[in-house]
Amino acid sequence: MAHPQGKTAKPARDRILETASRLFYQEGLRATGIDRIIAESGVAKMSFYRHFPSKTDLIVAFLNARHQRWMSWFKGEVDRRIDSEGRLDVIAEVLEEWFQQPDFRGCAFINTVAESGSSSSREREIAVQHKAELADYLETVARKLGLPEPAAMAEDMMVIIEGTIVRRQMTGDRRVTWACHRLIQAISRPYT
Amino acid sequence: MAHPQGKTAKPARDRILETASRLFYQEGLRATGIDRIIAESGVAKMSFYRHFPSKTDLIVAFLNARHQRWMSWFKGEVDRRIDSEGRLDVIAEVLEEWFQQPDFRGCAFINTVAESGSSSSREREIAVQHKAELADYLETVARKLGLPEPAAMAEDMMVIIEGTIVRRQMTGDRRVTWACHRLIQAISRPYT
DNA sequence: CCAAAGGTAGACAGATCTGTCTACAGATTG
DNA sequence: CAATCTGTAGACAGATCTGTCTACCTTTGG
Repeated sequence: MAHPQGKTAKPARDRILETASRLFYQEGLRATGIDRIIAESGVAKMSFYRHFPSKTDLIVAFLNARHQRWMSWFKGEVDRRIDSEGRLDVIAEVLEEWFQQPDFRGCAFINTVAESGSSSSREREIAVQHKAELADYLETVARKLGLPEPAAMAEDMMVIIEGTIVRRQMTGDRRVTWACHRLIQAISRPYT
Repeated sequence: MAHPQGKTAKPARDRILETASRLFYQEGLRATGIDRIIAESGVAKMSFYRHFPSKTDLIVAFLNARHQRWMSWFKGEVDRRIDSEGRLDVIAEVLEEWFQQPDFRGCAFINTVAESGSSSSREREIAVQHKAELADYLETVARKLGLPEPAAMAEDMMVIIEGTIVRRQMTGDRRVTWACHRLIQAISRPYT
C-alpha cells in the first residue's frame, strides 16, 4: 500500500464521506472547503476527485446518506415508542434524544435550505424531499393512531417539529422540548 | 459631485446597506461577495470600506437594521389586530402577510444561525438576541390577554412561529398558515 | 507475470474573495 | 482661499477555493 495504515484502514471514499459529513453538518456547506476535507480525511486530492467529481457530488452524497440514516433512526425510535405507549407525544422524547448529542447543530436539511439562495439547487431539492418523506411518515402514524384528519395533523406536527428543532438550535434550552410536549398534547386533545 | 446622479442621489452608505440587505437576505451571507455589493450599489471600493471597515461590520449593520424594521412592523401589526379582535391567532394572519411578499426567503436570523458554524460569532449573537426580544414581546401579549402561564405560552408561540416560517420557506404552501392557525387555537383553548 | 485499479504527493491554473493603496474630483466650511 | 470631507476609478496584494495534471507506488486478478 502506498501509505500503509494496516489491514483495517477504511477505503478512501468512506473516510472522505465521514469527514465531509462531520464538517458539512458542523460548519456548513459553503464554509467547508475541499482542501480541508482532503487534509482531515488523510487522502490525496486525486483520490478525492476520483470518487467525487465535484464538491456538489459530495454534498449530494452527504445529504442522501444523512437522509437515510436519520429517517431510519427516527422511524425506528418513534414506532417502538408508539407501539408501547400509543401517545403521539413520544415524538418529543425522541427529538430530545437527538438534541442530547453533543454535536447537535440543528437539522442539516433546514440548514441547507437556509444556505441555499433563492435560485433552486440540487441540494435544496433533496432537503425538500426529505421533509416531504417525514410529513408522509407522520401521516401514517396519525392514521395508525386513528386520529381524525391525519393529513392536517401531520402538517401540524411538521410545524411543531421544525419549530422545536430551530428553537433548540438557537437557544439550547431544554424548555423547548417541554413546549413541544405541550403542543402535541394540545392538538391531541379532542375538540370541545 | 464626482459621479453626477442629480440632487436626489442617496448617500453612498444608504445605497450600500440597501443593496447588501437585499443580497444578504436573498442569497445568504457567505454567498454574497463584497465585489458584487460594490458593483450593484454603484459605489467605489474605497467608499465602501470608508463606511464599513469589514464585511462583518456590514453584516452587523444589516442584521441590526433588519431587526429594528421587522420587529416594529410585526409589533405594530399584531398590536393593532389584538386590540380589535382580542384573539391570539391574529398572529397567523400577520405572518401570512409577510409570506405574501414576493421576495420572502424565511427569517434572516434563522438563516444566519443556520449559516453560522458551531463556533460562536457576532452574527449568531444578534440573531439569538432578536429571538429573545420576540419571545419577550409574545409574553407581554399573553399577559395583556390575561392568558395563564404567559411565559410557557410565549415559548409555545415561539415554537409555532419558527416552525411556520421554516415550513413556509421550505414548501411555499399556504396550508402551513392553516396549521399555524389550528395550533394557536389549540393552545388557546382552556384545558379540560 | 503483468496490466488494471486504486492509492499518494504535490505542483499548478484560474477564479474569486477580502482588504489596501494611489490618484483625482467636487462640495462644504472655517 | 485652503482644508477637509466625501466620493470615483481601478490597480494590486495575499489568501483561499475548486479542479487538473504529472509522476510514482502497491495490491490484486486473470
